Amino acid sequence: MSKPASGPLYALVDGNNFYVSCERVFRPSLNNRPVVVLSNNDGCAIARSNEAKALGIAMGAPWFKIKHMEDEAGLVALSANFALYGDMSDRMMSLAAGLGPTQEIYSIDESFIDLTGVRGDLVERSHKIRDRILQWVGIPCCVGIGSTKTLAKLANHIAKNAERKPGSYPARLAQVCNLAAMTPQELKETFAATEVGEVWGIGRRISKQLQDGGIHTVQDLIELDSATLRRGWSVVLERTLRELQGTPCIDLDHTPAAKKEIACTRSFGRAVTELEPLKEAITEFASRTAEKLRKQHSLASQVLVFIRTSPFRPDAQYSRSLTVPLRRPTADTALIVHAALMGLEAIFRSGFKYAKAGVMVLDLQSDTVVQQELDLEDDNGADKTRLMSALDTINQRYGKGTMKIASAGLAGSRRVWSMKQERRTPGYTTCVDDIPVARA
DNA sequence: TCTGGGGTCCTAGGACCC
DNA sequence: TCTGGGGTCCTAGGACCC
Repeated sequence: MSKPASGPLYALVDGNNFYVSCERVFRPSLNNRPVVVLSNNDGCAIARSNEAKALGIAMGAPWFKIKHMEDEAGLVALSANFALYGDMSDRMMSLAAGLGPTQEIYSIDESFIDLTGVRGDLVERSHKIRDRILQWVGIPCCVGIGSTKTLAKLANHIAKNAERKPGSYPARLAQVCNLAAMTPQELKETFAATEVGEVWGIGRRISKQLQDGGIHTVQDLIELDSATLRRGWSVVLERTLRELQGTPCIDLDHTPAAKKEIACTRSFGRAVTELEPLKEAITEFASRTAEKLRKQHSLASQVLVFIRTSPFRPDAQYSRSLTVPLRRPTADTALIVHAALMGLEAIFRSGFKYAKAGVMVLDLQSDTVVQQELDLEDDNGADKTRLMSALDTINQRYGKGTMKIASAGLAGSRRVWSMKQERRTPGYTTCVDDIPVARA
């Protein structure tokens, strides 16, 4: 029964319809109803309940195109509450970690667990962890197991579909699917029942190209040789194929590396035409990137700023970015804001309806590599660092934006560019005022 | 009226160098 | 008439992920 695992083995634990499931924990009345969570600006659907999927709502569907289902089908839409989801994620991850010795948190709702050498019945063990997460946190999960990360991802997809669409796969694969325990024949049948586009790393574009070439299922793909894929596509797809064939090419990464670039970009609540409000927005975005930069203890050498019109509108289009080099690597809000504003002035053209803007910091390095300060007229580096950490402390304690750079605009003045969020739920676990109260 | 945000990696092509 | 080859670096753009 419990035959010892030979070779590497990975599990992927993934929350079902994660953002929707988080909302349902605090509003059980949303159970069994079509629910979507909307992106920033209430732009499009970024999470869908099974019932919403059954209505044919696609991932990323624009809200204004599906809004009619509110009345027609009882669809409920909520603005994203990322602080809540982050907190629920932490709770789920700490329980998922119990599945094996090491964990890689891959995204807000997914983590890989290294099961190599773990003894016992892995399917039974996975069901236990799954049940515990459901009971203690309230989030339903599925677990996929395979000898590579790509196979574990695929197994997870199968576990989800076996549960959601009865008949798509054998019912025993629902919730937990272990590809590594299948016979070659079972494996072949399972792969033949799975579309090639479901594979991790094969998106819409490559999926279409493969289908046009007669490759429809995972089984079709697996039978190809890697040289063909490398010639026709790239080394990335070749690696995916080798992973599907059971050769691990992607290792578990349990110590996430520092980010190589950090961005803050937003679509506006409505079109912006003037330079002044753009300056406010860019000041705010640049301040946020500087903050994130300090949080991961990095310094940036370049600042990229961009502005663009909406590609969805018939208006005149304009899209430009500019990379501004910094005199030396820094995480100083004032310097990064200054560089971003210089960039903005250079690329701004009047006469356009701007829909989106953003700031990125690039070419990052660790702040432990101390830069020797040679300029005599600017020798207050240590004071600046203390000023920045004071700024971060104040904003952390009293709330985002309590203290900021003057060009960000006063909080009281109406900011024409700020985003829409009309359907936001309370911060049940992240804001004291919103903690649910139990009544007898 | 209304179409997200934040990342990573790879490739192709041009500039430049010897 | 004939007009190299190879390496590196940079950038823009594409594709993917959640």
